[in-house]
Amino acid sequence: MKAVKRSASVLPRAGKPAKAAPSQASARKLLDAAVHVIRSKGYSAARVEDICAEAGLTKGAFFHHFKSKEACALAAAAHFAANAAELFDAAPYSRSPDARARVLGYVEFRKAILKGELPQFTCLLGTMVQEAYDSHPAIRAACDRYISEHAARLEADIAEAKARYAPGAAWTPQSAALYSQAVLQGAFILAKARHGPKVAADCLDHLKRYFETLLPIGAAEHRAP
Amino acid sequence: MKAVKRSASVLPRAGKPAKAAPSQASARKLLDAAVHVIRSKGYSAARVEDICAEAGLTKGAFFHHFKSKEACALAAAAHFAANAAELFDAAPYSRSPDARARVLGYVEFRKAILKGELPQFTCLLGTMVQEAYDSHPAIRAACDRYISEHAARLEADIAEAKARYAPGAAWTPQSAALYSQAVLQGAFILAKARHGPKVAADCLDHLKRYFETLLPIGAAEHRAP
DNA sequence: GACAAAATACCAACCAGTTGGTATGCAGGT
DNA sequence: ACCTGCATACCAACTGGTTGGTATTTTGTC
Repeated sequence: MKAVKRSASVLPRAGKPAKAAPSQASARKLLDAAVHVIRSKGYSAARVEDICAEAGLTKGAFFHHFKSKEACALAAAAHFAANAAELFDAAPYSRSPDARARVLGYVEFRKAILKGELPQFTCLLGTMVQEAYDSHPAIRAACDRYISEHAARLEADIAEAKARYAPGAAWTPQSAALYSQAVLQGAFILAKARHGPKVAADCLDHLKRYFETLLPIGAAEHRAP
Repeated sequence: MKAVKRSASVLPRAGKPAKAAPSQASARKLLDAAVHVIRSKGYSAARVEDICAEAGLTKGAFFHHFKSKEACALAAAAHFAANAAELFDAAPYSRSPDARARVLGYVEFRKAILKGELPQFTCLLGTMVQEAYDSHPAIRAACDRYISEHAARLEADIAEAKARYAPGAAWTPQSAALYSQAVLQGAFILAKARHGPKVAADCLDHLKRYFETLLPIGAAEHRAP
């Protein structure tokens, strides 16, 4: 209920002025709430009152921070992408010295985080772009950008691994990176249809097997001496 | 199904009365319109009036044929699935005697039909289930069912091809069939984000390459019945 | 007091669904 | 053929709850 008092907003950082801090806390609450609600019901079915309720705030606060529902969705997309980047940067696989291990580790990691309820691991960007690509160009562009940025990080590892393990192969690192994103997005759709993450995990097993054949470890591998 | 009610009461025998059975024509118009509008904007953003306008009919006609917007979406899902089944049955690849050729032909065919505007080749079921899986259980169940039915058709070919070309492999035909659906659904999402079908075609190239390695043509294949 | 954050109250547009009515076709009786 | 009764097909106008957005006020902080 609304009984949640804003006790914490009074002390963002003890003592110091910190003028923007309380607002930041509420803005973040609203963004987290928007991510969750939109992941659950999609963009157009997500009412701003749903987001406010989830954040424990009112519409007054919402429109103080965002000039419209669409602006909130755009900010939520950026927020989601930033959180994801942080998560994958911090994951142990990303510190492996071998690029091939990082690529396979990425797929394994994505499989490992398929836990909890569906809105907790599905992709906000894929969910939004599916219904907004035609009617909300700004949302489409934002989703495109953040998905492509995420794919680009993976593409770098794929390119490095390809140079070592499959230098002459016909496929491009870019298309392979995008392909892995397609598998993920599609796996989420199947998981939603089946109401559980098991199908998605099976799909990621296939994706991992594919990467293993794209980057054969025993073959004509051009190793450094 | 939905539209089997009228056959006994209005038009027992297929005859010439052009004015006698406009119901079927209008119902089909509404279903086609619903498929198109929902593919373009998603389920909740698709207004009943949008569907009526697209069909050239009024809301009176709409609620005469469907008791609610959700009922229309369910009927549209069935309509879409039936149309798809017909399309793939009629496709030339499906008459190849070799199961492996049918599997690869399926992927090629799906790539070949990536033409025209996005709402013309994307999947109604994936679009709807993404936003309705939690709030509309009946829609989720229908999408699950039709996707699974489509996958099952492919699974049969995959199983036959596996028995001949990769009998001992660890993967199951079912998971491979679902995986191909995930790739397709994800490819559609990327195509929407990028506003064009090219990414999707690239993804299907990867999927085809994967199936070629799953079903190696030169290896230890002999299982003539 | 000045300023920002958040709450309350409110509105106008929107939209799923309803209502009442018209037009058409079909059967069966006369 | 002609009426009557009845069902289907469709339409135009309406309704009432919903919802994005606004206007105003209150609260807390420097």
